[in-house]
Amino acid sequence: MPPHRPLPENVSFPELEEKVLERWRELDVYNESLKRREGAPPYVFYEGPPTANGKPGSHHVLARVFKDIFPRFKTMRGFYSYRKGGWDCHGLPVEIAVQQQLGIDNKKQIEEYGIAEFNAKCRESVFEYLEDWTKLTERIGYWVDLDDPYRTLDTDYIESVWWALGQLWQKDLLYEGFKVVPYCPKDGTALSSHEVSQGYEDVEDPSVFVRYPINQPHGVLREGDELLVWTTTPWTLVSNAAVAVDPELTYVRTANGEVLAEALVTRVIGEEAQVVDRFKGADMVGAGYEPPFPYIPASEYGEKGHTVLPADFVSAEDGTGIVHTAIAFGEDDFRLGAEQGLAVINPVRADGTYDERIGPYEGRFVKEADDDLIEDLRSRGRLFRAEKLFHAYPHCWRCGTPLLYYAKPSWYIKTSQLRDRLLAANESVDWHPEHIKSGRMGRWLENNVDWALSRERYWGTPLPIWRNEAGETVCVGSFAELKELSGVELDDPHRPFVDDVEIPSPTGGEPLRRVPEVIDVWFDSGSMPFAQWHAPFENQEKFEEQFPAHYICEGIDQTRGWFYSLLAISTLLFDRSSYETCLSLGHIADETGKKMSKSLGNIVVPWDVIDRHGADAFRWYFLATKLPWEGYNFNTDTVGESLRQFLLQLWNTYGFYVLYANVNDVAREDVPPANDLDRWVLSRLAATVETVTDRLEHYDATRAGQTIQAFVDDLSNWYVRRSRRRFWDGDPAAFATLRRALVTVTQLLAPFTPFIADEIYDNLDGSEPSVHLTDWPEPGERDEALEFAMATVRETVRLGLAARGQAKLKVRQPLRAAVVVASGAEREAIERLQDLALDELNVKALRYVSQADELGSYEVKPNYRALGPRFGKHMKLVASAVAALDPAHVATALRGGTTVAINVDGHDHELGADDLMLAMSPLEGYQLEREGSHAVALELELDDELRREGLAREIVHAIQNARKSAGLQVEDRIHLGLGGDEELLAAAREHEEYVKRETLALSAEFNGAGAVEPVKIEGRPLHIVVERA
RNA sequence: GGGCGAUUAGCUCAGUCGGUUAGAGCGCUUCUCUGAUAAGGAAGAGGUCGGUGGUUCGAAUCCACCAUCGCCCA
Repeated sequence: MPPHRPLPENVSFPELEEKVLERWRELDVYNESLKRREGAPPYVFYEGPPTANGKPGSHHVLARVFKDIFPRFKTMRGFYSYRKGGWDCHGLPVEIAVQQQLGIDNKKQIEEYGIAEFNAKCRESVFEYLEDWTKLTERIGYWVDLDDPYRTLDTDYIESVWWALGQLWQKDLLYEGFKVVPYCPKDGTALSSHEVSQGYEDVEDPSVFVRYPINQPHGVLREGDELLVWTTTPWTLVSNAAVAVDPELTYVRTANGEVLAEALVTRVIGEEAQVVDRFKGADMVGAGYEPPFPYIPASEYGEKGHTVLPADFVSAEDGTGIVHTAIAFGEDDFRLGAEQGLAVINPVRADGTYDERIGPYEGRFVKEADDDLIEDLRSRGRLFRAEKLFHAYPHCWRCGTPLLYYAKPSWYIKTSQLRDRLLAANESVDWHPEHIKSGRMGRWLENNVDWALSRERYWGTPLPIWRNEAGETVCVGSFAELKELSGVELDDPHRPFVDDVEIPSPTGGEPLRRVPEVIDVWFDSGSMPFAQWHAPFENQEKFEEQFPAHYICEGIDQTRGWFYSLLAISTLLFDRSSYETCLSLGHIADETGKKMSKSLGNIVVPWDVIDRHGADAFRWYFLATKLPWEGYNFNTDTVGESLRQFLLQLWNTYGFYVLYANVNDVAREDVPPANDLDRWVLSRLAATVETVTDRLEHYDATRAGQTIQAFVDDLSNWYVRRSRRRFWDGDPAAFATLRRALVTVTQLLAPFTPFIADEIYDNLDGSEPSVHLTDWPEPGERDEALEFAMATVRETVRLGLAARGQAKLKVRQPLRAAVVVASGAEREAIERLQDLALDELNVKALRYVSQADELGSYEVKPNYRALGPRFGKHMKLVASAVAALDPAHVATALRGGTTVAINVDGHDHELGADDLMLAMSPLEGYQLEREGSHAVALELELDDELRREGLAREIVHAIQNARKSAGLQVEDRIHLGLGGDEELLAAAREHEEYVKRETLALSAEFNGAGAVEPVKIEGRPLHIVVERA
């Protein structure tokens, strides 16, 4: 039996991967890898839960691949890394999917359908594509426990979330306030921002400028002044509460007493405006005015009702620089009201009509009252000007009704109170890329506003707050507490069942009923560090052991999603971040940079890539071709490219080993390196292990991968290429060295491309059942002198081949000598590895010259990096002084270890070896290739001996081609017959041993083989007959 | 409208946190090597490093503004 399984003729990675998967299943490798690390220090990863109500796409593959690699790496490094899967189950997207399925589109219809039935549909819908997810997850080799995942809809999970909310309640961090939301008066529901962005339409709206006469002078404002105020929503003027100005902005008074921002005078009033006074906005603050409509008196709003207030949102871009503020109808307005202590007064009913407080307008739909309100203003002399304005305004995406912005009661978490703690927690996170910390996340946290927690929806974790009209309120922190308070034990804490639970009033009043809201789904998923274990009700130790996470990874869009909710909840509860390192991924686009979308038809379906190129190719593309946070422009072919460039090259090197190891029946034994090439490749291997380990420790898969790729390239295109003969001859040291290199590469590669790595490992080593059960390799000894020597000699070869190319002389034609310009360490290096250079360049000898003038001349250049900081402004003078030096003199001086003097600006300076750089300059009349101070020239004269040797090599080349077309195996021996041109035959006779050895010929006849079609060598015919011996 | 990020060869991407000839792979042209390889090697064409200013002895790199694209938020 051969030592290794022979490789298939044409490898199919997708098929191979399926076989490896089969083996993993049989051996239960993932669980085995955990079992072997029991008791080891934990490495904690948190899975950001996807929602399984749609098919997974390529962006999910991207995230899952990056989630996978580091826990695999850390497991091999000796850590215990349990990865619990998770599913996000609640939320509006699920509800909308079900609504579409049921053909209904508003809340009223949901309630008619029945909340219990509706939520039951949601529960089904949320796992509709679970099987697709599970299949893809397994197929791409993402190791995560999907047998026992956390699910945000589970009773235990919800109880942990309730616990967290109870904690917040006890810390007084949970409160009910108002929130201004886009609201559809027809459907009677608030819309999410996602829905709003779907419904922008260009419409014509009124644009009115209104006079607000000052009636309580203050600061610079006096009786007779009129503030000019602009609005596009006249219907909100009836509940004007105050006006806002920018305290820093300059305002003016015109001759007519009109007051507005200086920058807008011309646009609002015109060229004829006469400015009589200038002042800052701050000087206007505190003055009182007469509101445009009399229905709601200033006192209702509080002390500052109908006065001028300072604000930071006032713009001098449009309007008048004085902003009408109606607390209930705008985000900025509402915030200003909260800051200044103004009461929220909303005289508009839920159906969009005015209530009784607006006298004559009661019952009118607000938007339709605009024209009458404008006329009303005009008739009282309060209108300055009315125009029409085209702009984009949001409409309800379902019914087309213009949306109103309304202040509605809503539950909040006081995150803004802990802003400093959030920033401190953020500071402790190791972000990748770095700029997220102070950029996207940092800026977001600095502007933190309270977390709007509640949603007026159905499918979600119910907000566990019970209260009655008397204001008695409890926040229930566990099911046991609920039972204790209400006597009810819930099977399912979802709506509507939880809505039926009543808690008797502690004072004998009305029973407490639950508030109707459910909570934001981000609070669900952000609670997973404890809720996934049902902590603190059980598994408290498990939670503590698995908190915080060492590593999390998601798309960059999660900055304000999961990254934030995890950070916020753990800061609120534990005053620390729940993750140490966070890798944020960019988005994927097609190869032209366009977003992938169904309508463009440019979506890359994961299964297409996997079926065509395999999961490892997909993984390698994502992990190792570029830095992940800027996103990927790709299509299926792009993935194929990375396959060819790396995996196929590795596979062929491995195939080469197996082929000759089997031919020579090579034992799997360790043999010490036998020559410099062996020692070199092992040193390069050690360097590779060092770098890859370091990069992976720093969550830099890209450079780790590229380092492996560079090594495999060296291995294939230098080590193997230069060692071929030793493999043909069965040299045990060569096999042992290559095998060690390949096996170590499979270990380095295991976290990247787990399938191919395991396949190769299994066939070459197999001392463990899987490469994923091995310990991460130790670097081993480096020989940096040898690495330098090899780099130098490869440079010599490159230069020599370039010179051959210039001379149009084939490598097959031997030459007498190459002349190498090199000195010191370079020369020693080349001498040490001279045989490699002779063979690669096909020359009989290397001749060294160390003096530049023998082959070329030197040029001296300043080392700017060293001299720049020293000379600063004088750098230009230094450069010309250096240029004026005699290069030969400098070369001698620097070789001798002495310095060179220059004079700059009348001062003498000494320059040493680090300050100057010597380079070869081209010299006419020589076939010479140069790089820095290193150059190679060729002796081009040929004699008959060399020419015949060249012919012999041509003949060998022709015979090899004949072997191949005769379908012989590489190890087959032959009987060779040659005929044809006499000069060719003479060359073959002269080099008979060489020809026989190279072509594995046991016998050779050079007396004619005329029956076959001749090949031409330099125009001469050669007949070749090969017969298997 | 605000915040964050990106823009480098025909394409996909590097560029060591300011150093003087800006690199790699793919693709293209010419040549070459082969007992593993859809391989490998050499040469060539292809760049005003998105634009404009600025800082500096020196800018792809730092700053400002602008343009385009992406993401997040309004």
